[in-house]
Amino acid sequence: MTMNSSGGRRKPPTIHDVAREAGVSRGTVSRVLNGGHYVSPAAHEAVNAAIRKTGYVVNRHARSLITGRSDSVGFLLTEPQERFFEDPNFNVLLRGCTQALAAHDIPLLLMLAGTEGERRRITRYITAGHVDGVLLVSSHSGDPIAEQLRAADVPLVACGKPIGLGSRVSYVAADDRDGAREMVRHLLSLGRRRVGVVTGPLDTPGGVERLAGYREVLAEAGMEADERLVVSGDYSRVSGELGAERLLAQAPDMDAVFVASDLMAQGVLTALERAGRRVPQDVAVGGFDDSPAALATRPELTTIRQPWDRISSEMVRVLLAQIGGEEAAAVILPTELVKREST
Amino acid sequence: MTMNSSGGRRKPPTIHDVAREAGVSRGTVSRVLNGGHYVSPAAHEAVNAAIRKTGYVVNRHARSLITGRSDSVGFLLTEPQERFFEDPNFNVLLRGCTQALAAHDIPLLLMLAGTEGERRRITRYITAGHVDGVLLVSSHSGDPIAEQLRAADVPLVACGKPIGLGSRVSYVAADDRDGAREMVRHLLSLGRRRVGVVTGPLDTPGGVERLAGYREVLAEAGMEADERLVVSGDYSRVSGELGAERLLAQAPDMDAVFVASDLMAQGVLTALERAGRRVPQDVAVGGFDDSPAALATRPELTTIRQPWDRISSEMVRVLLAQIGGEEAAAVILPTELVKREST
DNA sequence: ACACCGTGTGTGCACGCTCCCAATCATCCG
DNA sequence: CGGATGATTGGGAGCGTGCACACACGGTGT
Repeated sequence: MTMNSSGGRRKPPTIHDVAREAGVSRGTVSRVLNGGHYVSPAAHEAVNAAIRKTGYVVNRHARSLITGRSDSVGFLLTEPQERFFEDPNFNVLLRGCTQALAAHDIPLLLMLAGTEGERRRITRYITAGHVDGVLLVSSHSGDPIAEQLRAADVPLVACGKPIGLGSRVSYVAADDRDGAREMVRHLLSLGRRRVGVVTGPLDTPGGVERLAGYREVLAEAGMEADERLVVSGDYSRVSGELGAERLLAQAPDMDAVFVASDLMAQGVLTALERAGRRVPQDVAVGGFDDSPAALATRPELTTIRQPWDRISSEMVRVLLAQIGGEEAAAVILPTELVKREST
Repeated sequence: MTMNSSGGRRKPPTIHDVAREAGVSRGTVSRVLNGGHYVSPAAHEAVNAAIRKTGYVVNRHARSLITGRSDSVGFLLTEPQERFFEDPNFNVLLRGCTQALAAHDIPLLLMLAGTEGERRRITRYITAGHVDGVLLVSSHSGDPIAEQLRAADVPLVACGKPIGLGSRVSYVAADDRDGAREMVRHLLSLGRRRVGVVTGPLDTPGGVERLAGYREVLAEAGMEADERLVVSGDYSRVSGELGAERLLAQAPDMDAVFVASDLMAQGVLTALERAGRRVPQDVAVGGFDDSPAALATRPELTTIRQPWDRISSEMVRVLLAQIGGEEAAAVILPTELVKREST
């Protein structure tokens, strides 16, 4: 590991230097670098020794220039800023993706497409081939950028099922519907009979599917649908607060609420406390996500855990496969009920 | 904007295609791309038209190969994972940096150096020149990676004053000490006389400086130091909870606490509630950060706002200046007291 | 008339790498 | 033993760009 330790920045060693040091040709070094096929053990050894000695690191720009690949992927966020801040899931997802990519030595480029101008700039950047593929986080439907990328044949994996795009886009999602079903079944199993719901935005898959799961279970239990028990939020804390107030006004006899996100559930708890309802005695509250917020509430929140670690690793796996030429694919992962104090 | 709209991926246009289309040489196109000096208005116009017509986008790999720059920067996180999740400041910082860089058309590469192996891999990646500079988020002292990068002459800007590295490293920080002073003065102005503190880790600048500010103000007010009023946390919620319990045990007459982060303040509120102390009537609580957590608590938290948007834009500004050849610099930005319900 | 300047333009070269093809050599088959 | 096969190696070509240089041109000063 004799590095170039004298101060200052001098030119880094090239494949040429390694070849000279090892007494072989550039071609042989390149072959060692790319899998080592058709290289004699002796040459292989010599090249590796030379790499260690010179401290050589491949110049990715030169490589990309010839291969046409960039060996990097973009992590694209088209959400409005606020969600990015408030939603702890993004953190977990971002970290998971970064790590999964790091295992393949692929850097992650973070891209935020908030405004229209940024959207255009980023589309241009991506379609110019500066990244090999895109991990897309954009739950809202009709996202124009996804459509453009798909049209440009850019390998793409969405987090959550994209509504709106009829065409084949890969995605990885938790089983929202089944998670909702499990939570509502749990609430019913506690003897609750007037179960309300605060949904997510109904132009997001999470919003639609979790509501569907709620309705299914109630129907299966033979309970008739009561629209006074259904309100919509936007996943934000305050919208949970407002939603709970509306529910209490419309259906004062409510004895449980299924809230489609932990953050909204925080708001629901606030509103219930203000209204003098005890949780879980008077009203049981179930969240969704198992975000850190679920532990920050009092009482701690019963919730549905989404397997974010697996979601991120699957997103990366599917994306890399697609970059490698495979077809688009959909992956749906199971959720898990986490019982705490609020039910 | 006649793009290559037929499906499938074909070779993107090169500078050569643009030159042919515009009826000029590659050199002229290159000059237009890089500032447009020494180019006649007619040629300038023709080139721009040709760029629009062909949908040309510069190939950054080819450019990087010749210039030696990568036109990208790394955002390096050496914190252990947990902090990354829990601390909402990272989000704001990350977003701010990404946007500030986007204004210069510079992509941000997210790098997580949690384990020793990752640390080595990333150091290698960076020192190989794959990024032009690094935005470093690592409050703990004695971070070996910072030392290595500095030794390799990699442009570097830290978030928060790095302790430990004696050498000149650029950094941008909020005025921790002054913010702490302001909060403690505020608590004293409310008539509180037994003011406790839950510090951050004392190997971080935030931990040290905020404690120093606390001590200074108490000394200036002529109050004698009482070590029973001082405990340390690690910025996590639970450490705030434990810290408050210790304070209550050591100094039951405490009538105010300055907590060095909002997250820990959340824990402090939990512990105070459990102990039957009313906030702010019995004990006033002041946080630090003005993170979203400050609004999630009941009562809402009085806190010190750190100017994260300015911190991130300054970090980018200083880094780009340094990449451009300027000297290392330190920037300290003022904080602001945000009064809410907890004091 | 000459040299000189600054502006504007075209062209060869190099950046570091992968790919491809030809050359070499040992081995094997008929 | 001739030729075919396969493993291994070397080296040329070229990826798309910026840079250095040479050159053309019109105007200015001598």
